[in-house]
Amino acid sequence: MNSVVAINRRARSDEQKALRRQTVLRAAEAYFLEVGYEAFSMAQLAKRAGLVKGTLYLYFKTREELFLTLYEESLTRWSQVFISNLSEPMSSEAYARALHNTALADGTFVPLLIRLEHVIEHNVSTPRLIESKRVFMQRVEVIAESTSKALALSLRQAKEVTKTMGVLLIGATRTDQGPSLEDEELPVDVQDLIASFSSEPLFVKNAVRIIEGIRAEATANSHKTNR
Amino acid sequence: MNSVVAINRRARSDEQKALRRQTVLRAAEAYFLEVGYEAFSMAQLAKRAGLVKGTLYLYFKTREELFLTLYEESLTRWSQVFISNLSEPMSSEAYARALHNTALADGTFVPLLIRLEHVIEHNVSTPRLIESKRVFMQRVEVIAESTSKALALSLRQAKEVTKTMGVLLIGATRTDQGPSLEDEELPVDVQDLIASFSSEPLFVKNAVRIIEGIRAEATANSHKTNR
DNA sequence: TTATATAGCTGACCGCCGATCATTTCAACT
DNA sequence: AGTTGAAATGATCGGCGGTCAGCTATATAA
Repeated sequence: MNSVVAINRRARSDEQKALRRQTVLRAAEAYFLEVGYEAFSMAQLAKRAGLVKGTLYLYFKTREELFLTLYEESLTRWSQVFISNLSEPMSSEAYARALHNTALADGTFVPLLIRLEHVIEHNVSTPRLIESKRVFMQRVEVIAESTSKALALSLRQAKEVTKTMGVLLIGATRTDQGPSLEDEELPVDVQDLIASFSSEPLFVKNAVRIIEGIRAEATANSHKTNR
Repeated sequence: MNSVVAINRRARSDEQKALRRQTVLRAAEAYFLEVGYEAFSMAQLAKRAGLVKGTLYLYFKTREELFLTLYEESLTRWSQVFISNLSEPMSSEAYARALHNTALADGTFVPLLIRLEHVIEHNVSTPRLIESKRVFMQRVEVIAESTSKALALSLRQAKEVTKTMGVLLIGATRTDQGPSLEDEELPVDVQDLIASFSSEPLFVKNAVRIIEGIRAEATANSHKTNR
C-alpha cells in the first residue's frame, strides 16, 4: 500500500533515524509534486509515508522546516544539473536558456524558491535559517565559478550574474505558477496577455540584457580613472 | 469601538451595499497593514469591521477575492503616484528609482503583487480573474504611455519596459519580505548576504541594464534589413 | 532468559481556519 | 399595519498545523 517499505517499526540508531527522515522526505517530494504547496497537508503526508502526523514532528519542527529541507535539496540538485549543462565558452543566450530550462525541469525547485522568503522562512527557527542561508551561499559560489568560465567573466562579475539570475527567475516564472485553466474559458485578450508573459522568452531576453549590461560595465569602468 | 460608523443596520439599496463593501475594504486594508497576509483572518476582519464573519461572504466570495480587490485598488493607486513622479525626460536610473520607491511606499501593493499568481488567483472565480487581468492590462497601457514620454522610447518599447519592471520588482523585493529578525542574532556572513540582496540597488541596477538593453536593441534593429 | 529503562511512536486533543446555511430580523412597499 | 424578501446572523462543518501523556518495542543488564 505504501510506496516505501517501513524497514523497522522503530528507528533507534542514528542511521535508522536518518533513513526514516529520508523516507519522509521522499514521500513529501512525491506528494508535493502531485498537489503543490497550498494543498499539501501534514496528515496526508503522514498517511503516505506510513506513519502518523505526530511522528512527523519528531523529524521536522514545522511544516515549513520540512519545505526548507526540500528546497535545499532541490537547489543543490538543480545546480548540479545546470552546471553540467554549461559549456566553455557559451553565449549569454544559451546560458540563460540552460538556466531557465533546467530550473523548470525540476518540479520542486521553482515552486519552493518563489515561496522561500515570504512564506517558508517565516516559520523556521533562526539557527535553521542561518544554516540554510549558508547552503545558499555555497551554491552561489559553486555556480559562479562555472559561470565565470562559461561566460568569460571575472569571478566578481560571475557572482553578480548568478545572484541576479535568481531574482529574475522568481519574477519571470510567476505566470507558470498561476491557476491552470482551460484556455477555451478565457477571452483572447486575456490569453494574449498571459502568452506575453510566457516565462521562457521573458527570462532569456532579460537575462541576456543583464549579462551584457554587466559585461559592458566592466569595460566602461576600465576606461575610467580609479576614483 | 469600531473604526467605522455603521451607517445603517442593513444595506438595502445598491449605494448602501457599495458603502458597506467599502467599509469592509478599508477595515481589511488597515488590518492587512498591521498583520500581513498569512496572519490575516476573516473572523478578525469581521470583528474590526463591526459585523460577523458570515456577512463578509455576502460581499466577497472568498478571502482571495477580497485580496484581489485590494490588489487592484493598490495597483491603481500606486500607478497614479508613480506616474505623477515621472518627469520628461528623465534618466533610466531616476525612472527605476521612482518606480521602486513608490512601489515600496505603498504598504499593500508589493505584498499582494508577489502573492498574486501563486496564491490569490488560485481561489478566485474565472470571470473575476478575467476582470482583474483587464484592469491590469489597462494599467500597463497607462503606465507605458507615461514611460514612453519619460524615457523617450517608442510605445512598443515602453510597454515592454513596463511589463519587465513588474517582473523585476517581484524578484528584487523578495528580501524585504523575509522574516524580520534582529540583526544581532545573525552571524556577519549571513548579514552580508542579506545586505547584498538589498532591494533598492538590486532593482535599480538591473532595471537600468534592462532599459538600456531595450533601447540598444532598437538602434541595432534599425541598422538591419527588415528580414 | 528475563527484567528493566529508554525513547520512538501513537492517536486523541487543542484552538483556529475558511466557508456554509437555516433562521432571524428589519427596511421598504402595499 | 401588514406583508415580504433580502440582509444579517451565528451555530456548525470539515480540516488544518501542532502538542502531549501514555503506550510499547527494543537495547541492555542481570
